[in-house]
Amino acid sequence: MENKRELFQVLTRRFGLLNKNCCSIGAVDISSVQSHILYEIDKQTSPSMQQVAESIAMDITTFSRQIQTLIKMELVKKTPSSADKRVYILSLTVQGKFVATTIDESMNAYLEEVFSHMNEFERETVIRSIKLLNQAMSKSSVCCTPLL
Amino acid sequence: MENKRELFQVLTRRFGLLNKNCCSIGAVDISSVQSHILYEIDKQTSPSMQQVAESIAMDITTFSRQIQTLIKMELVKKTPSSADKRVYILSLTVQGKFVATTIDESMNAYLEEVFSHMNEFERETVIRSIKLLNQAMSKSSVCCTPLL
DNA sequence: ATATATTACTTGCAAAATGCAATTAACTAG
DNA sequence: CTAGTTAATTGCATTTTGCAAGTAATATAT
Repeated sequence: MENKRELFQVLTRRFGLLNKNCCSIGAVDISSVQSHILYEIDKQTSPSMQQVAESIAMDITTFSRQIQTLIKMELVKKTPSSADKRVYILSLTVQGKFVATTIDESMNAYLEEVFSHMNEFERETVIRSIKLLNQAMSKSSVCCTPLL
Repeated sequence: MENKRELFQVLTRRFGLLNKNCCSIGAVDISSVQSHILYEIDKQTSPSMQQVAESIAMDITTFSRQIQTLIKMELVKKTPSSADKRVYILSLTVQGKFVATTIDESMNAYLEEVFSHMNEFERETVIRSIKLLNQAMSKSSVCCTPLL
């Protein structure tokens, strides 16, 4: 029986580091958190502030301020919802979309490079395993219930 | 070809969240970063400040201050090295060891719970996959070179 | 319909975390 | 012995964080 935590600790630390490193696109300097926010806005369809904040398990007040920053950077747009005047719909600006896409591409490029150190069989096994893990985690009751 | 980044994004976010949640042991309140520090000190043998800071890819000045905090909390001890008087050897106090062990146990308990949603074959496949991934990442040239 | 409670989001702090530049002390090399 | 490194600390100044409190809009109850 190996120490599972050790395996995960190393894996996630590496991935977190990657997230940190690859977030400077030209003149635009993006923090790791901001990259996560851009990612989620891009992924969801017309999300409200709450929705995005919740999906990355971030305090709403901190989130609100991060959004203000991203708006100043002209990466994010906040549109008042017509259905409910309390809520704001978040979306990426053209530049924001560009930044998000660029980050996504370099992340995937990195991952491709990582996977290039494996053979085809290993590649498929690993991908399937990560999916399995994600499924198992979402079934779990212990943690992460507010997440995703 | 699926989006690999998506899979990893979800996985690591969940794991990061877990790290955040499970870091309050009784009266002691530990931040996620501090938990990483305790983990590394526990894992390495008589490490210096530099060594630990580097292994978690943390700025040495921030690290220095975190260590000061952890010493005030009586979780970490700093012993001057006899070989080189510039360096300090880090170690856990009894209480620090206890906290580190408790965190480790609850992380592993959580992971056991996650793995309980799989059958034996899946479990082994997933574990092997994570190992493969870690190996591949350490071989990679793109990122994470300072790490581990 | 109108008073009450909820909800979505924003601000006011005050604490914590971060990182660059500069400093101190100790070691190493010429 | 002097000059150059290295390990670690401190001085800022900025950024991030999160609780408490506030505002405005919607939902619920009487």
